[in-house]
Amino acid sequence: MATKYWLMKVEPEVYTIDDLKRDGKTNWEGVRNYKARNYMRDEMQVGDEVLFYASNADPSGVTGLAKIVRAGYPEKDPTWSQVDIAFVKSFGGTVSLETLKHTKGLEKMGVIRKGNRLSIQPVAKSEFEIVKKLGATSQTA
DNA sequence: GCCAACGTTGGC
DNA sequence: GCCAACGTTGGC
Repeated sequence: MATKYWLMKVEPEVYTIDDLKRDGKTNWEGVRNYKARNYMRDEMQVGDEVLFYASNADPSGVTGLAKIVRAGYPEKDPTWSQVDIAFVKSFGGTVSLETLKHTKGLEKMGVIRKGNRLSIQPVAKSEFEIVKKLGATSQTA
């Protein structure tokens, strides 16, 4: 199956890319939204790549990359699903929401649409590549 | 099955 | 802390 690309949001008070770097990997649980649950349960596959997004941050934006290392499996409450993700890379900075909004090729990204609260969103391959490149740049900046 | 009320998210 | 957006709940 072709690799898919995702964006996963979390508030820095809860978890950061540095926490993931320290832990190596983590189980992504506690998502209480049906759409997001369905993505995890039905569509995420091992090897899929993830943009790690810090919400309610200063500034909010993508702070690094992760990948799926375990596909969807039930939480203790089997209504809900979780996946395991592993650390890939920290940008060492943030590709801010502001930057995303002004970058060509990202106009359709769900995350930049005002009011989009979905904590897990599919990302197009082209969008993923663009953000990855921006992240590599921000590292040296 | 509609829809108003309510709660939560998240940018600012 | 404010408030707009939007998902969820519950009365009918």
